[in-house]
Amino acid sequence: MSDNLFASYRARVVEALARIVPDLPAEVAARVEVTPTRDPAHGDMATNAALLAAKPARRRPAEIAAALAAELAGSDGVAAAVPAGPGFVNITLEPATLRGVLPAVLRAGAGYGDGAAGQGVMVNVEYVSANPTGPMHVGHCRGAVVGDALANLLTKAGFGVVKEYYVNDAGAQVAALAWATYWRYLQALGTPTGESDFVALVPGGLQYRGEYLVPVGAALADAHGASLAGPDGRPAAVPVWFDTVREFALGWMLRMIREDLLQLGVTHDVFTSEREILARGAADEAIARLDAAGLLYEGVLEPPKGKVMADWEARPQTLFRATRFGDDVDRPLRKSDGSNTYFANDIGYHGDKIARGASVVVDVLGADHGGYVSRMRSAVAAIAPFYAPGRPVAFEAVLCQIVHVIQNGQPVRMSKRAGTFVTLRDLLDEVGRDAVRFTMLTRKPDAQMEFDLDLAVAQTRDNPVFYVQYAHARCRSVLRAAAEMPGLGPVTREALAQVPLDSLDAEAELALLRRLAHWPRLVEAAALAREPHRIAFYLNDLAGDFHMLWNRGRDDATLRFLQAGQPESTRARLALVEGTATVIRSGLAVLGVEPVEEMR
RNA sequence: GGACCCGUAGCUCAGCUGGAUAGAGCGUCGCCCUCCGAAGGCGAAGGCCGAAGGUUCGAAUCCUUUCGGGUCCGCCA
Repeated sequence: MSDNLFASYRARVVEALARIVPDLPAEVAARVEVTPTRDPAHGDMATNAALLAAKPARRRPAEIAAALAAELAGSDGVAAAVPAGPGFVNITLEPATLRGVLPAVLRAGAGYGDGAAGQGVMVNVEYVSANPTGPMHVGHCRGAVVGDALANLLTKAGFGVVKEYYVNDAGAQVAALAWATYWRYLQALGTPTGESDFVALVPGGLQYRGEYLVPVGAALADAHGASLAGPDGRPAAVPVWFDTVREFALGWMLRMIREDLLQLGVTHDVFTSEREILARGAADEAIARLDAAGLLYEGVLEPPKGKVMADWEARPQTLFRATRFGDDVDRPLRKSDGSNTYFANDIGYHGDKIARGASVVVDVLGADHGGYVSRMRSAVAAIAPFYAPGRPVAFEAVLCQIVHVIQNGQPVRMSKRAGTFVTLRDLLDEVGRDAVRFTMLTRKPDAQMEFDLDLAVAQTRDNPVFYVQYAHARCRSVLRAAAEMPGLGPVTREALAQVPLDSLDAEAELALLRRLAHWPRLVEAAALAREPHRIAFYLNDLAGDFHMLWNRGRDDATLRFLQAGQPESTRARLALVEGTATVIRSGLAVLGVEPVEEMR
């Protein structure tokens, strides 16, 4: 958009290049970049255009760079354009051009940086999707935050986004939940039942013995009395109670999860139930279509090597030819008893997402699902033509690696079985939503991370949450003080957007303006790379620029924002402060973190 | 046996999809408060980007091989 200084100068570069190399292939022109320079000595932006054009034009890069520099030097708002290095052209902007971003920021407000890069393409982002069998723990938290921030980021970049939660309410896990809840129910009725009474009965063993089901059992007893139990409070026949207990427990777990998510500030547009998807026949339909396309066969899989499988025996299963779509083995769709595998159901579900309009299907998954990605990608490639004829559909996975929680320099031991795992609620109580969210987003998702509880609440420089919020609070502090100053006039965003800015010429001020100019470009790049953590790093840098400028004012009184008796330059600086605060708020909004007014 | 992710400063991590002299915080050392918030800032030291080949104008980034760490590989979801 026109707010994006780099995009508009890129357009000029491409135009100028076309005059120098008239028959430049379009695919080469498409690779032209205009990027911020790393070294201020290289000016404000640099382009690789001459390097790219050299080969097809059969001319030396330096020669094209010189010609390009000459073209650009006369361009509006450009102070200098010089060839450099192996064939770059470095562009130095007029200070007035940099100052021009400020009114753009102030007029657009939170919308500054909103882009059209997404072109309205429909993206379905599925995240969290924790089994509805217990409270959320820290393991779920990273995916929740990453997915939520990614969805916000994509929206900001102009994609059409659906945030989705897939409720796995159909499998054996949920049956186990029902049994465990029933056990707690009988205990609530006063029946002396130990674990041993249930371990043998429950499919997969008594998996969910955590305390969190005690109130569920009690509530069930309140709602249904003894009507679900047999004589003397002994277990009744399964059909008597099973459906009732399962629904009750599922509803309870889902409410609990949604409350946890709400505490974390995570919301979804759509909750999709696996059972409803199955009842609608989605999996069967997908299987039938794959079959009709000749992509299924009955076969026998090799046993996995390097893994001990004592009870392995070869048996024929219905297999999907995933290898035709790049997977390394074909994948089973049916268990030996003929029922669908989870994968088969998931194919049906992904078909449903595509049928609902998604052209990009993003699954935010835990690292333990890494082996699942290639098979799902092949499945989507196989079924997309059925659900979206003629429309390209991409499957993407964002894998979130494990989070180790650290306290007092020691790893916090977690065991789900022992019930000592750290719940999401514990974490939020300990460090707060903003710190959890920001900290989780200061690493790229596919790197393992250590979450240091002490650092997340520290009020120091090395805690990026604090550092960024402190910068915002300082901005607000200056603006509050300005509102009390006589003779300044209104200092609202709207008023400051009109203010003359010529007095902004200190190096630290220009550095801050450059940073603000990067924001739209950064949003676009982060969205296209599906990397919300880049927003967090940008904010850290922006806060750094602001803190530096602030401290310059400590050393040199003429650089302070508020100058008594000089309303004009003071207003210009307030515009810069307000612009900084605006972009910080905008970035924090993507991350789902609250800006703070003051930190006393 | 195979697939995917990660190896970058003593530590925790960035590096904008191939660009110029590889960056930040912590830690270490030295500076800056009669002054809009010092809960900050400035400076110094610290690196052959796990290793070896390759691709090209140019590689931490792409390819191959290899060594470490993690995750996974039919009837869990």
